[in-house]
Amino acid sequence: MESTTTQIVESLSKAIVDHRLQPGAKLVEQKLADHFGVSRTLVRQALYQLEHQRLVVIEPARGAFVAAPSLQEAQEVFEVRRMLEVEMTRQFVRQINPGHIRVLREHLLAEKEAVSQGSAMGRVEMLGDFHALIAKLLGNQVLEQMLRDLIARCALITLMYQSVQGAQDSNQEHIRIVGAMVAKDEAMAVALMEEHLLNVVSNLTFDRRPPSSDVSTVFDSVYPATMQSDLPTAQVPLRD
Amino acid sequence: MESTTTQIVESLSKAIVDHRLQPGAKLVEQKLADHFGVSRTLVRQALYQLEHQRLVVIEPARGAFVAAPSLQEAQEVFEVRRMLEVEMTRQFVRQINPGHIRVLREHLLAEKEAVSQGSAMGRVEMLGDFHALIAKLLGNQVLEQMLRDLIARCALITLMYQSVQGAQDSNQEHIRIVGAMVAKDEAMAVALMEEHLLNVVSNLTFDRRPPSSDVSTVFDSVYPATMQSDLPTAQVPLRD
DNA sequence: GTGAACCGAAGTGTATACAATTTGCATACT
DNA sequence: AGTATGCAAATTGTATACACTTCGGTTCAC
Repeated sequence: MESTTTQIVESLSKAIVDHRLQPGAKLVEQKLADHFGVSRTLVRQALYQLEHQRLVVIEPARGAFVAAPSLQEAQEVFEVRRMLEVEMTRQFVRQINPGHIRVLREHLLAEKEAVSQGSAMGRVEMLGDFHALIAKLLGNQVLEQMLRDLIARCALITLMYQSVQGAQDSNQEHIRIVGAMVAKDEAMAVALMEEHLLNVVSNLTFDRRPPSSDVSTVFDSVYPATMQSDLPTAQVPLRD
Repeated sequence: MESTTTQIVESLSKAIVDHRLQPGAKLVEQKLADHFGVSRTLVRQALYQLEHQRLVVIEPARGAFVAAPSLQEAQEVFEVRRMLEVEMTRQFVRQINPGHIRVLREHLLAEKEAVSQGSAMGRVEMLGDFHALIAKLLGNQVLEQMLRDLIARCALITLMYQSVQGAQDSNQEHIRIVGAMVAKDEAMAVALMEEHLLNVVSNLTFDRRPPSSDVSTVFDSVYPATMQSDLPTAQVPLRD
């Protein structure tokens, strides 16, 4: 069973990562409560959880805002990912097995599909999942959870400081990484993963777009697909 | 300014990490509220934050309990630390400067001091701070925060699956690591750090002690120092 | 006209009230 | 005896009430 608070967290989380709620947007408790049909109590719980995930910033007595990480913070987050994933890749290559290879190849196919014809949101999710999938295959749940949190932050960051290159590039790089893994070429896999992450971070820029969030209109579309493609940020191809 | 909730979080956090609250102990909201002289509202906020830090586990409609991580989870946490810290050490050696060296040496002295004559709690904190300090000196706040969270989990774990070797060993290993860093011997520093962390995890055992927590008596000593040394877990030397 | 002081509305912080759930124990049944 | 059933106490889940802070605009003094 899924607690009400968790549902709210995920709904907000998705809206933030998808950029339906712009960085810096104010999140008024009562408005969210009305929208979700619950009391402020649950909304507050959700907001505090999101703050801990760094998707929301809470300023005492002033309210909650969608996080707007600085470029510095963005670089730090990617640096941490690099540290984790370089070692993760190394470990993974050492214990890769046919089952892993099959799962990875399946994912690459789904990724290609999502990149070529899915929504921007689907692309971001799919490209992020590639990294989390490796953690999962390694069998380390702590690592997986931690990486997922970092990836969610990265999605927000990537959309703020959007890179110019597209999702196809990332997919291609993922394919090469898996290639090196399958060949059990540890050094190559590690190098490719490192390069991949450096590529992403080096493409971050200050190119922001103006915020224009209205909580009351962000959530209540009946057709999620429409909701995404209607929004301007949804057309930006993303790297991850 | 420090919010009331934050104070409660830190108080509980300390009590858990110090093992004044045993793993598995139930945390009844009203009792904690009475103790801190606040309403359940704030206690609940604190408990949810602690759950996110994995120091507390919340079972829906059943309540909050001090986390009792499995040995498996313990190993996973240390593995993540190894991944992060190996790369962190590598980066750090590449950009070490005289200021860093001075700060590190100062810390080693304080560590030695704490190990030889401080309380167990002081030792654990000091030994953990060594690792967080390197992250801080690297200038990566995201890494520092993440490592601090992991270290807090490790403190809980270490006290559950206590290692037989003492804090002196860790201090000695820290000293050797700094030595390699100062010599800018990247490979050596990395190897020593990796060995250090492996040492800790390899000493984890299933040797638990029985829980016996009474929330009403855990917090309200006027003299914190007395509180620590009176408790059985306080005499165990720890590695970190 | 500029700026400071001062409202009032809006919003957050905390406590409390009440509903829903769990749990332990007593009781009844097989 | 052992297991099922049901009730009451304890505890958690959620909503609401109210106090306190912030913010925007208006007025007033200069």
